[in-house]
Amino acid sequence: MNIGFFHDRAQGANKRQRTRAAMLDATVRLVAQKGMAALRINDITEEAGLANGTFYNHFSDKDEVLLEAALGIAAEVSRQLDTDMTEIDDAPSRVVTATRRFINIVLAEPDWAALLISGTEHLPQLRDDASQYLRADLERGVAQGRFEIEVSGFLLKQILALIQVAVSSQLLAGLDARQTDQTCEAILRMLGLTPADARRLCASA
Amino acid sequence: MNIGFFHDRAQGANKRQRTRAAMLDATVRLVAQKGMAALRINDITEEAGLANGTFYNHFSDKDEVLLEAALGIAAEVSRQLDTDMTEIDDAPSRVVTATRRFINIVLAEPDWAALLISGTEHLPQLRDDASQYLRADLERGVAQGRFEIEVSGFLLKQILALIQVAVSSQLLAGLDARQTDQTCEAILRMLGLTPADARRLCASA
Amino acid sequence: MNIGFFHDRAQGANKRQRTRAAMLDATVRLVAQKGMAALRINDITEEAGLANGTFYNHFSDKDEVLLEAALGIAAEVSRQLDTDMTEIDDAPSRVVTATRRFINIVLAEPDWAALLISGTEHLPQLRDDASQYLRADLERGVAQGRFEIEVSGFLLKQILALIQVAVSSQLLAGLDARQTDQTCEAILRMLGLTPADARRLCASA
Amino acid sequence: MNIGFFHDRAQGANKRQRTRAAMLDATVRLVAQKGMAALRINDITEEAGLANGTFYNHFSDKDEVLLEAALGIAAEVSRQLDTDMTEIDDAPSRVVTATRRFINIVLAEPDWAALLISGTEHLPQLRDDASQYLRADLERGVAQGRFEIEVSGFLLKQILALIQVAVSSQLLAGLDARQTDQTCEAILRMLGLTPADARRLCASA
DNA sequence: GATGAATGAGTATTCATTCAT
DNA sequence: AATGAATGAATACTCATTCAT
Repeated sequence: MNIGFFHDRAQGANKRQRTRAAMLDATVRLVAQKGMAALRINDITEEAGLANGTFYNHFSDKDEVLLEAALGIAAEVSRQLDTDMTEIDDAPSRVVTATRRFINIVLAEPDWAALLISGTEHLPQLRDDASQYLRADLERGVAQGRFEIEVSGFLLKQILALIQVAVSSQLLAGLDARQTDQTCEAILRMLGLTPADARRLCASA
Repeated sequence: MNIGFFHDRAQGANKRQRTRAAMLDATVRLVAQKGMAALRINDITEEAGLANGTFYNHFSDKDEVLLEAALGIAAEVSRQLDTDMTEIDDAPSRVVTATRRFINIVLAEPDWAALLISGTEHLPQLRDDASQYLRADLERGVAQGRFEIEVSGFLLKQILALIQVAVSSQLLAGLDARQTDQTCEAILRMLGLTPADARRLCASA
Repeated sequence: MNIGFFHDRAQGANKRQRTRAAMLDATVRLVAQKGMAALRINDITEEAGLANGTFYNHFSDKDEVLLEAALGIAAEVSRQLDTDMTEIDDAPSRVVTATRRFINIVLAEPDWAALLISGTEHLPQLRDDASQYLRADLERGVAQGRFEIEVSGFLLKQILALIQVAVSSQLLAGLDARQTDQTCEAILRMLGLTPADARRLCASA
Repeated sequence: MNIGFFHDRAQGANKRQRTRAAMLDATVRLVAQKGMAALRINDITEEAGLANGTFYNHFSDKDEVLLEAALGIAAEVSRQLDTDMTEIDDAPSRVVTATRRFINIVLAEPDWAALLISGTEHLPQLRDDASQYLRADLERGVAQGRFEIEVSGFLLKQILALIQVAVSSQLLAGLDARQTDQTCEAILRMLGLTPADARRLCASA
């Protein structure tokens, strides 16, 4: 049970890094299965095929391993999200593209989706990271005269909540492109676009 | 430390009911303070001024007391919410009124807000109850030709998520009527109203 | 394995006090057997015939139970030591009587001797208590013109060290009245009495 | 952090000896700082600037390194103590000189003092070594008709206890020549000298 | 020899639950 | 019904020791 994102990333690294990666991957799997609250240190090491004491050679406590796992996954999602975004200029298109991509990226790795869903409440850092990009696109849309809104932290929370609904819903019930479309439309409507414009911009490939 | 919603409701009832009420109120206060995960049985009885063993004379475990507390609060919120709703016919007005009222009712008792926020993840029943009323109003709006949507469970989740954002945001940062207005507007926009119509219907008294 | 000083003292008290006493007695026995460093919580409860968790219903940690056990024993020793001391006026006789009695009292209960020996390093309070009485007798002897010394904390430490040597030596090798006599003589010599006077005052009954 | 008695002694020796010396010095420093009970293997190697596994290339366990460190220090103290002792014939003078020197030697290196103080309880060997020299001087004093005592193991323990009081007191409160004087006087009084003779022989330079 | 990561037995501590009073 | 002491399984964490590199 050693495969996983951190394992892949630690290929060729020294033993310490590979052991660490095994525990990070185990953490991701376990949080996805049972949630953060039910995460136990012994489960992590067992899932990673290690002795319990090994955990403390690498992390000082549960929070530390959780934070590192979540930030690692978030960074990877962020990396995949950024691809070719510079080519898109139109703010509504940027928002739709980012939203759809984010949803698809995390649902392609359900463990990531589950981890990030669990993490948003406890790890404000995750939310903050995501907010940076989104805020820029919202301001771009205002500047382009496309969004009829005032950019605020509260608005960001609203949009992120809608995205979270899309992810958690599909995580439970399976992939459903219509829900992703509907999420994009809802966001654009919230931002002031007409239902017709929103529909047009969100129509799946 | 015996006052609280359940205590009031048990005025004049027999001793068993009053003891039970004390623990329910204690549960509400403690969940509001520290969250569900940190809730301990001994804390409940101590907060209620009772001996720890008394808990098991009334509840079989933590989930039971939590469920009963949350449903009790939810029923009361629902009761307050219903007042005079029959006089409102216009679907968008119904949605706005219900949303605004709900937010104000729970924020008037921050412990209720905190409990319901904590509870939505773990107690699907809460969500389902709220959905009933909302679904009816959405269908009414479709029938009236005011909403440009398809009513679905997913749409209900989206709207409830926006309401939850409003509640949790104001629970942390203090009451802010503009956030409530903005939430109502966002919901109406999502439902297909124009920004102008949404604005008009949501302007605070 | 419930008999012991604290058990006797808790006769007729409520269950809580009796359980507490059982753990205090267990602590005394275990420290006497293996020393303070080797004391484990589980050993205490096992020796007391209780479940491990019970410890924490009564004490917050090892230090607390140790302190309470040591102070309880010390208070009892002190109580036994005081008997009829008011009848003795002559300072050298007081010192000799107190020294001899102390040694005999604690050696009559070897566990007490062992506990107090172990405790002196870690529990300065024990040493301080003993010092009070001794200091008074030394000052009396100076006032009576019998001791050729200056009373100081350092002098008290010297005398207590000699007493400790007597106790620990007899604890290991068995009772030996000559060592007690020799200790009394050494103390009187240290205080300025001639060897002849010291010998005379210390001759065992 | 490599300097220390064993480091100096291993100058010019092979690497194995120097590595060993680094751990012995680290042990001395750590015991002085925190006591024997709190000594951890990893702390020793870290303090010595080595990898933890290295410890077991040189010592089989904690007791071994402690014993070697203590005996090494004790041998050095003994060496310094012996200088010019052959020139002193008078037994009381020998005892006073040895006592004063011992106290000054160990307090000149507070780590040594702390180590030896910690060690006396657990390492009977240390006590035995010291006893050899002292016993000879006591017997000399008896033969010279200067001491009014019977030489015994118990008497040796008494004298060593007084020396230990002097060392630990000054270790805590700082050097105080009067305490050393007082210790010498107390020992001579114990050995049967008159207070006046004791005073005369112990007056500090 | 030195390294340092891994090991796992040992120990402390918490807390839901039981039950005699 | 209420009490509150006792229970013991669950869990976290430490650290001496081993061993492959």
